[in-house]
Amino acid sequence: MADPASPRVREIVAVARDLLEREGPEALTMRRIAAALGIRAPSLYKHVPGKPALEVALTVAGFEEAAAAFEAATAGSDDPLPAFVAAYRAFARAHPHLYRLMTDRPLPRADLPAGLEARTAAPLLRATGSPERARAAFGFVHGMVLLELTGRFPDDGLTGRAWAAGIAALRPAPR
Amino acid sequence: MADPASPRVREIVAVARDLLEREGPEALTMRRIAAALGIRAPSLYKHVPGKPALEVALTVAGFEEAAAAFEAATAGSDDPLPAFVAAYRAFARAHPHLYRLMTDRPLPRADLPAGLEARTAAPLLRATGSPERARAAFGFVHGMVLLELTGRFPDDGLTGRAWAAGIAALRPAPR
DNA sequence: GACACTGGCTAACACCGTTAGCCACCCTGG
DNA sequence: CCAGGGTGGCTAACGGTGTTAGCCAGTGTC
Repeated sequence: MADPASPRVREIVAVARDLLEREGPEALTMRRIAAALGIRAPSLYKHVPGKPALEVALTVAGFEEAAAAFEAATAGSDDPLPAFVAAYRAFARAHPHLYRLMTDRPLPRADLPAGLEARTAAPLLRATGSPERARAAFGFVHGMVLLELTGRFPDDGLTGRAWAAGIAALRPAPR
Repeated sequence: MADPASPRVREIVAVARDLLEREGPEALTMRRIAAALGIRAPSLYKHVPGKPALEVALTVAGFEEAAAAFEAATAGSDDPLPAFVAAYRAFARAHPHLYRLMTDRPLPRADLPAGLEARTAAPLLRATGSPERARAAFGFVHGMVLLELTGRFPDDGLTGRAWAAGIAALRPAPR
């Protein structure tokens, strides 16, 4: 990215995100992005090195928003796990395509702002009390969210109870 | 699919699976499949309606193998959850690209053999004792597997303990 | 022996990400 | 005031994708 903070670059990223969130990953096309800006696809390369870099930019934005949401949801709570899970689920449902872009592929750690990954993970670490329980809970919420997004669960009322059961099982032993 | 059991169709599906498992999803190309068979891509359409149908065939094969593995792993055990989880994780690690193809998208339920979905789910249902715990455990194993496949966890020794913690938390109350 | 079916083929289309090369505009330095 | 260079567009093109149309050789059947 020539200059990730340049106005035109931020404009491009904004359009890309809009396209992704509204129409899904198959709409996230260099030609579609360019068209939405009134230019042609090759001109994008004057601002952005390529599509992967654009996806990284969207991923970074997503993690920053998610981290903020998780922090806000768990701040000051003395039973933070349910609050964290609710915020996590809400984020994924509000931005399903972005969520999948963020998690589909290996994390582009080299291009992430320093500390962002740890900052995103911190609320869950605090909410579970131990790193291995945090990973187990991370697996649980990630898997549940994806199973919901891919329509894997029947639409009876049971899925809400499954969330509750997982939270209860993974909550740190009370006092 | 003209006739899913026709020898040529089964040959095509076998080649497709080989390509997917050995070289990943970007190698799963009509032209690559055809080349591996010594023909040209358009000729595939004499046997198969299109790429999506081929992916469905791979998905069905995957679920049949997974169901058999889960049944074998949990049969007759009186503590089946750890056995199920081990079999699930082993399947995903043995066939990562196939596993992702099977779970990335909505289940093509209309094209699944009758009862296959239920058969795949049954061992976990038995291992957890209740439908909502089964869904929670499904979320846990699915999420953990994907986080491992996408390299989300640091490569310290902690991930094994996270699996154990999740299993312990989700196991039905002992006798 | 005529006929149809089977399963190959080439050519082509619309789309994808990306590169090369061109050019109009504008800002700056002399 | 004008020259030079950078900025940010453009068209044309390449190799890749899934897919369709249309052709044709071989084979098996009545």
